[in-house]
Amino acid sequence: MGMADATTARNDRAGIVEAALRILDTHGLGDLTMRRLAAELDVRASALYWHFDSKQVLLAALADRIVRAAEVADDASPAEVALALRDALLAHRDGAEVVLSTQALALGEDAPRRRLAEALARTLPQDDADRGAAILLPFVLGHASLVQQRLQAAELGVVPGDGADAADADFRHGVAVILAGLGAG
Amino acid sequence: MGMADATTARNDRAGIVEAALRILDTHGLGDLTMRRLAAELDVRASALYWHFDSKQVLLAALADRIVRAAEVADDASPAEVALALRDALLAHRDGAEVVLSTQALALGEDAPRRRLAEALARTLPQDDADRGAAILLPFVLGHASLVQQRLQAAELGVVPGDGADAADADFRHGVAVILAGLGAG
DNA sequence: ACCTGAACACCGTTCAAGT
DNA sequence: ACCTGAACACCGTTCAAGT
Repeated sequence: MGMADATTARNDRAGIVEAALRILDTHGLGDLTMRRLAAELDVRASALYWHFDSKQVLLAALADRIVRAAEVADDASPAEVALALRDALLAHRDGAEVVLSTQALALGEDAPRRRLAEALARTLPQDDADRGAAILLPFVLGHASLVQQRLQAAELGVVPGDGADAADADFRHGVAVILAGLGAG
Repeated sequence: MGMADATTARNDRAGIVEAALRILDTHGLGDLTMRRLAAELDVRASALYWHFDSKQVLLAALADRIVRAAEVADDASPAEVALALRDALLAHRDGAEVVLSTQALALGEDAPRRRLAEALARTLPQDDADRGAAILLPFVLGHASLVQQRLQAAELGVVPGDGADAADADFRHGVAVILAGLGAG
């Protein structure tokens, strides 16, 4: 005992979140059901409720996982932090929607705002930095959300789909405009 | 014939959307199901599919309805347009989520961005105005979305809930910062 | 500690048929 | 033109019981 062998391998929260991320990437949020997730883990849906109180808290853990991947140097500029966060959201199908929809619920989830505020605080008074983060964060979430929806609509052929390059330039411009407005270098 | 009398009154798209809005306000997006909406109209769920191809297009029509209520003078400033749009989103429970999640799908739904661009174009070259609207819109949607989630989480007692006044000041500050960054008066 | 089995109260959607 | 009835293939969640 101690080490789990292959036949007694059981699930933990991290592993379940990882499986959820796989389903998100391959099939999207609409197909991320408790039953499907359970099947991915060779288990019944009811087993998941031993690990998570509800689907909502599972999704909050998933949002955590997505956002945590936004790695950034300790001395990163505000623009770099915003870019990294945006990239983390766009790295997974429906990533922005998952994070946006659990932002208020996810208890460990003030990290993105804090990282933005930290970066801003290096050139701005703490107060201005906090308010600046409160502008940057909704912009990043809103922008990523709209971009991702457009991509998806384009895949379905609903809409032209003028490419991700335009969206990237757009995003960088937005961050620059907000930083200029804040008087941050 | 011509006029419908009480006993033969049947539903049209506008009336269905109005009923959907009532359910949204009183019970929230989670309870806005086709069956419940049908019950509100004294009809079976399948009847709704004569009027709308799917729940998604019904929600797109609902988003349209919510956004259309953002009335604004023809010569309104960009800040006034942004405020009016924000107010329209917050006027209905889960309004921001409904609009954000159907923004790309809703076919008649470029109106908010166009109104923002128009207002900006009075003090900015058309090109800058268009790019400015592409910054303001995600900020408005993202901010309203986060505010509404926090309100809801506060109602459930999950989180302190520091009031809507702070959120309003926050929003106005954000709009001012973005406009300053754009060099718009 | 972690999972199964079975059930409860639902979903969105389709489609023949009614009026 | 607009709706019913019935069905199909699902949902999230609970809970006793197993190991």
